Amino acid sequence: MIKGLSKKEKLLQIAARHFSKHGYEGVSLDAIAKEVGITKAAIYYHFKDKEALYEAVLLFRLENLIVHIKASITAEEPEEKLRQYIESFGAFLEEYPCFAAILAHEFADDGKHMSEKAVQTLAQPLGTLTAILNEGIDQGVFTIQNPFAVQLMIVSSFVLHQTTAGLRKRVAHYVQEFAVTPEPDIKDLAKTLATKIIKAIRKEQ
Amino acid sequence: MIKGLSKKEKLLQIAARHFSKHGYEGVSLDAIAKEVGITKAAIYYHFKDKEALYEAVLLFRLENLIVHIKASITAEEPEEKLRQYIESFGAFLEEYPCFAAILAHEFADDGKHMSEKAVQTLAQPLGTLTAILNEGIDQGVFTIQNPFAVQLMIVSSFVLHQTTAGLRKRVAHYVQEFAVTPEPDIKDLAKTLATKIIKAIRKEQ
DNA sequence: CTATCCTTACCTGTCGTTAAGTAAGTATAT
DNA sequence: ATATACTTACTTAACGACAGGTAAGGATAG
Repeated sequence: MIKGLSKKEKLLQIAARHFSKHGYEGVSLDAIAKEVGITKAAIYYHFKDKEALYEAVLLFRLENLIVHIKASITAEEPEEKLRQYIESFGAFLEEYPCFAAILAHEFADDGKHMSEKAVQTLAQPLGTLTAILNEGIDQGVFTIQNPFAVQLMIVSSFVLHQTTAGLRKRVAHYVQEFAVTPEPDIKDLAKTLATKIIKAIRKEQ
Repeated sequence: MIKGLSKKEKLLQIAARHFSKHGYEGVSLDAIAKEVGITKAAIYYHFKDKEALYEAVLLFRLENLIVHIKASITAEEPEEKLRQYIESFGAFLEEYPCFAAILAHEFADDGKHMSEKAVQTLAQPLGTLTAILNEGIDQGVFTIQNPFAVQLMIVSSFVLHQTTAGLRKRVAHYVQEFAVTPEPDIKDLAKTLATKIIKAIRKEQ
């Protein structure tokens, strides 16, 4: 406890990085243990099995996310709420890039490794977004045929932006037009996304 | 050759499904071979190794995609071109849902398993989209600070829509508002996406 | 006879998981 | 104060299952 982190906290942190880089199935407990500086069996002292370790990593960040988003939404009008939601979501993923990659892997295989509790926890921030969109529709400031498509645009853009930096760089090498445009950081992206999405769904009087 | 598919074609098709469900690392050649009805060693007769099999699967669909998109874009004006691009991209992913999932996995781990040639091939349809956006900007019909964000919205929304059907259903169980809205199929999504994105980037006179 | 297309049998390495053991620390009883 | 009992936080060593990969040989068709 004199050091900043206990072994268990260090384990969780390093595990998060491994899961983010290789996905659930691609991660080896040997590799994690080696980096933490313990043996693989020691992981089984702290967690029941690989699944339990993974769930701890996932739930930890998901719960952080809920708190972070709730604290960021202070406005009254749906339009401003939506802007705050988008920007706080972006800021969170910037702070924890590992979490974005874990979500990306989870989305890619349809939540295969998510426990029911993890799904339930993920549902909370998504529910908040849905509520904002519905509120806007009810108040007549948004027109959305399909709130779900709007959600997908927001969440998927952020998550994949955070994970595909290297790939985009490789692709850019073969696309002349790409090279001209500078890569936006996630805060620029959040601003652009918020502006574009609000413009797209705003009901004109 | 009397049957519709040669063993090699069947192998490619089943491999595609396996890679789409489990990602590169999660796939076992034994499992693929078993389903094809051959032994694992037979795979090594057709392909040098696991990587080569994977690349064949990926390149095959990527080349399909290029042809499909090129054939779909017939309009002259950037706005209509963009609509055609979005809708043909959506239609292609609907026809080959495995491909969407493979892309999703590849995006999640930053193209780790993509060869240089695969990256180059992926660059083509993305280049087409970039060109459409740039053309619109040049002609003064689009205002986009950041074409890249628009690309990300289109591609990521489609890909993750195709892969996360099961997860969305599970999440919906915990979000009351979700249940009300019916799930759009990908063609609805493509239409919504095209309309919203064009509205978002259209320059008003 | 020969090339194509496969099978059998096997190797090596790594995976998640477990059993068993241990050094160090804490709590309690005397 | 000290012996005893128990917990915490690991290690060592091994398990069976399965991974990707290969060498050698057999079947089949032209």
